[in-house]
Amino acid sequence: MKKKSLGDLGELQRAVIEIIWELGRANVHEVRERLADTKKLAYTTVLTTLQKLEKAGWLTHKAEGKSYVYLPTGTREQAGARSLRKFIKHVFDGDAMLMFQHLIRETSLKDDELREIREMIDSKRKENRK
Amino acid sequence: MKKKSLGDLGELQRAVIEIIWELGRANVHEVRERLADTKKLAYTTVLTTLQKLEKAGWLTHKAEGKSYVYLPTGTREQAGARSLRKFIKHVFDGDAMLMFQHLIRETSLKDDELREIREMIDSKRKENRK
DNA sequence: TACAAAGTACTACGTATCGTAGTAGCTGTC
DNA sequence: GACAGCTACTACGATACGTAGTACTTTGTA
Repeated sequence: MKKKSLGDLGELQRAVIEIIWELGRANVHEVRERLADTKKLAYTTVLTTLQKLEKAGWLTHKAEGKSYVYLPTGTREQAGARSLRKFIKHVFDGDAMLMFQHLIRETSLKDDELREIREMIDSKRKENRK
Repeated sequence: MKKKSLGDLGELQRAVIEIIWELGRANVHEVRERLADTKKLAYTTVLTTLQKLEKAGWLTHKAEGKSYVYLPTGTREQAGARSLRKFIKHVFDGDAMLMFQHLIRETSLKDDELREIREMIDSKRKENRK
């Protein structure tokens, strides 16, 4: 079962996985409370969502006390990276350079940010060389 | 009606819009022929797909001769940029710098590519300054 | 020990969208 | 006036999402 990328998740599912990543671990109630700011959902709605995310491979659960605690199967970083790869593949035809061009041209980055990116590049180059 | 981003389109719809971008303009037959390499589809299937894309804002048509010619409403570039913005927003929480980090760290770019990016950055900085 | 509370599993339903395509209707040509 | 080529409209199965109810299980407590 191929894993979807982050952007493919629905609104609620994305919100929920984000909460899990943020908290590191959470049970249904905790997730539900976090969501409560924006929407009041039935306990079972949140549960079902967690279960769907688990089925889709984003989460696991383990028993703890009398209920389940849900844990992410990967880090937010990893998910981001996976999404990024898929995104580049589909939108930029696999060409990362093309993406850089776009990024640099079209995002309005400040000078110090640009400098920072330059530094990232330099250290990457150094690393490549050794 | 908010426009979807490229990555949200289904397989066929994406293939079709790509063809339209590539050709600049095309009627049903031309699209159908292009697709024929991979899948043989009914004429009406292709037509319907075009119509759906039009309804979603990706295409327009105009009468030409006795049939319609479909034209993209925007460039592939624009669509890419829009997708990119949305992607950054959702996956990297709007933080383009974060995205750069990922990109640089996780895509295996060769030294000359890195150098090229550096140059893009430099010229962007220069441009910013004036 | 038997019940109540809490929690989970299973099922369902409305809505939306995809891919796929058939059929009906219009228009121009021989 | 019949036929060929096109488009418009409609449909249908599959899938996924959000949402939630109901049924079943477990466990603490009276």
